[in-house]
Amino acid sequence: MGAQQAVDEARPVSARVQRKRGKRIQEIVTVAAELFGERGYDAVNLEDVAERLDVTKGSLYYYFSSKEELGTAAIQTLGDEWTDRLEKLLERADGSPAQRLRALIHEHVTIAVRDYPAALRVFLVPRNWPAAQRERIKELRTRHNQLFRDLIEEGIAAGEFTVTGVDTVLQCLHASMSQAPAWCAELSGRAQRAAIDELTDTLMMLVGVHPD
Amino acid sequence: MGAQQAVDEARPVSARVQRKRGKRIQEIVTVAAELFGERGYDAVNLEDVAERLDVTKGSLYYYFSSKEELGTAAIQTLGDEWTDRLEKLLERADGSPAQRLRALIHEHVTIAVRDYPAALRVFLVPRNWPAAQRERIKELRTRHNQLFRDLIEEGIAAGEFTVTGVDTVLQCLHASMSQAPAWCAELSGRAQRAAIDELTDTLMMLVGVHPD
Amino acid sequence: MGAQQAVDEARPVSARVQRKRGKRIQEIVTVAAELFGERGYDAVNLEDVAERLDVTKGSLYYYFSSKEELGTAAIQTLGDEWTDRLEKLLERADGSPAQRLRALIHEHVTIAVRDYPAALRVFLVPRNWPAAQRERIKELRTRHNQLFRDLIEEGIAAGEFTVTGVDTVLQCLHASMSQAPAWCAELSGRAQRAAIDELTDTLMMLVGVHPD
Amino acid sequence: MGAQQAVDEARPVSARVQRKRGKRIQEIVTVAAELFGERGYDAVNLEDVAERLDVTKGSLYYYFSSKEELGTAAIQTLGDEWTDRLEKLLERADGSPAQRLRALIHEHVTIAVRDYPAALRVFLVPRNWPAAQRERIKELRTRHNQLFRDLIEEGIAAGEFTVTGVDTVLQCLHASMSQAPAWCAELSGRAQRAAIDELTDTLMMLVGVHPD
DNA sequence: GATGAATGAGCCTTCATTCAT
DNA sequence: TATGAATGAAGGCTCATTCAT
Repeated sequence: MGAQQAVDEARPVSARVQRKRGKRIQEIVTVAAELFGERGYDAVNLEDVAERLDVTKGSLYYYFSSKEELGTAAIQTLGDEWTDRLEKLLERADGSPAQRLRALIHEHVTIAVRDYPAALRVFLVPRNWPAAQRERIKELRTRHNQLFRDLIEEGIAAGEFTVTGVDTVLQCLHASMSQAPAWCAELSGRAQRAAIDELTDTLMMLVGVHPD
Repeated sequence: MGAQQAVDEARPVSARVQRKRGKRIQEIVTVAAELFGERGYDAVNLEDVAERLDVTKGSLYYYFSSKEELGTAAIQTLGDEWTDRLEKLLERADGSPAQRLRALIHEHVTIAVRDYPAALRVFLVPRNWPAAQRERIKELRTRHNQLFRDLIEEGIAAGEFTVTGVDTVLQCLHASMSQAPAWCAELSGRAQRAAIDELTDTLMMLVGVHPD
Repeated sequence: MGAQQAVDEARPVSARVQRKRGKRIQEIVTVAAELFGERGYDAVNLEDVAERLDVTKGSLYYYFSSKEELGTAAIQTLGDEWTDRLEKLLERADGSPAQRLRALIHEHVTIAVRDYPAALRVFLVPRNWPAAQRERIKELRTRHNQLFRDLIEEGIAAGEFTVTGVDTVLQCLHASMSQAPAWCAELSGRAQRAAIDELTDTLMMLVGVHPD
Repeated sequence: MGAQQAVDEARPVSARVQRKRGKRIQEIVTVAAELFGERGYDAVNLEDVAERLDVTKGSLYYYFSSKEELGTAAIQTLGDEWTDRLEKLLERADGSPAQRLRALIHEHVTIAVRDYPAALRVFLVPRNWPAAQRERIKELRTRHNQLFRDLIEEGIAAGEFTVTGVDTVLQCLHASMSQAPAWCAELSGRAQRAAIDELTDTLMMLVGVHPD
């Protein structure tokens, strides 16, 4: 730990520290998102978040200047990750619009039920969030919705889908998918997979596609 | 204030007072249900409830012994009234299962959007409620569900409906209908009616019935 | 109920009413003293008092203008009655100072344990009472003490008693007798009588009188 | 702050902080015990405790999770310390049982009057305490009683003491000693010492020992 | 960076007291 | 007289936030 090292690390440390900080933030946000999803914004207190991270409440304020900001970050992170995964899926996916929509719905529900149990509620019930966050939530949802909207319109244009109104279908899709974790949480393994499949089939009917 | 009245009032206070008390309780419960619906259980404080009733916080405790009890009453009242209205509708309704289901959905959404703006969330997001209430919420929802379930099964038996699974359809129906107030709240008059109609049409597709 | 009666009862009613009022007050005071004794001044609320009397909280204010006043009345009534009984006993009693002191102690403890279970604490623990009452409590206690004091001094003069200081003996007597209900409450019948006898014997030793 | 200290402080904060925390807790408990003793459990509010410590009400909750817990700690601390001091006294004391009992009583009263003015009531009047604490109070009192009981029985065996019943004597002893602070509080210096001496002499008579 | 400690505002709840009827 | 209703001042408790170390 001589003077030389200090010089060597003048910048490198900063970079490493930066990475470390980013990682720490990610951990915090993930845990926070979990809790917010589980209990809702109001019911979560920073003590709980800190405890689950095995740090002190005060430490959180080193990374976030308020509960609200932590909330915003949680939403943002959650939403971005989610949308990224769906976008990646669509890049890989091929087949008819029906096949791709089915895959999209299936993936969406699977993520919700398996990877972020209860986190989706964050997007569904924005009323409890401070005004500042609601906007952000809306933005995220818009981006997220766009994936579904494009596909549905493609299907309509291709004559595969029949809908009364795209917006309405999107709302119903979202509402139903968001509730999925609540129904499937207690099921496990095979039963859960079956439930997700059935939900997917059912939701496809909203665009007039019946399972064979 | 003659003798006759005196006779009428054998135990006059008790009866009249009883009515009055019941009425007051109704007022309180209604206001409470509104607020709980708008903001969720946690975010509502009794100060707000009291203020909207133009009384003091302490007065509420003359009628309810705790916030939790007020919550329970709000849920109960809301749920009972709602289900009653739907049951009455079904008694009057005739026509094919499809026609009756359409009427039921339409009525349900109309109530939600028009008469109890935002109150449905109470049933949809029970996680924030104390354990005691969750049970009651479940009961109410079961009774409520039954109306839809019976009709759907009748439609299936009659060959009018096609579903992958009744339970799944019910869940999607409920989830979608419950979100309706959030979409339609800002619309007014004609636009709102149109939105409700379109939602009804869209949801009928969940049982395989397309609008003509 | 004509004019004549009204005249007839102009005073009589007043008198009867007066009696009735006095009786009502006695009932209230008795119940209040019970409760104050059982739980202590702070822990008693007027709701409880009213309930045990089967009236409304508000009604109590027709007879007493505050909780404090009710408290004062309870103490007063309790103390007067108690002292009266002891004074009556002494009028009847004869025999040596030792015999009479023994009788006095025995009666005192018996009243405490049997007739006013837990009410004595009112006098022993005046700290919880509002300042206004403490004076009254002291007065009562002085009068009450006098009975014991006179007898003890008589015994000393007669050479029957040996004490280091009369005041100190009085304090110890009082303290011990007041705690008696706490020890004897759960005992019943024979055992309770035995306990009271033994307590009496033990306390007589404070004036140097041993049981044979 | 050399290397050595660093070694000493392998987990330096933890240890020092631990000590500090313990000290703070002691301060709080002491103040609380004072107040509880002065006014009784019900009449004490945390605002007062906090004020006397020159902190905020909320701070108390950093150390104790409820008023009840603070109460328990106060009792425990008070009782333990008290009993410890008496036990230490007995270890040092020699002489006849009478001499030792006299010393024990004297010390007990002195502590009560001088070091814990009014705190003894906590043990004497447990009725106002939550059920949870009553048990603990009983335990402490049992341990405390044992000191006196052993000595008294020794004196009886040695033929020095005469009692009708050990338990009854213990009760009277306790009741009388506990009231002592109430009598001696306003006295000061010489008069107080005299009062304590006289009380000791008087109480010795309960076991049949007269002052010379 | 992290922690222990403290704060203060806010919420639920209790209760003595008042008052119109 | 008695009652139902309402009030307002506490009191216990929680929690986001701050800060010295």
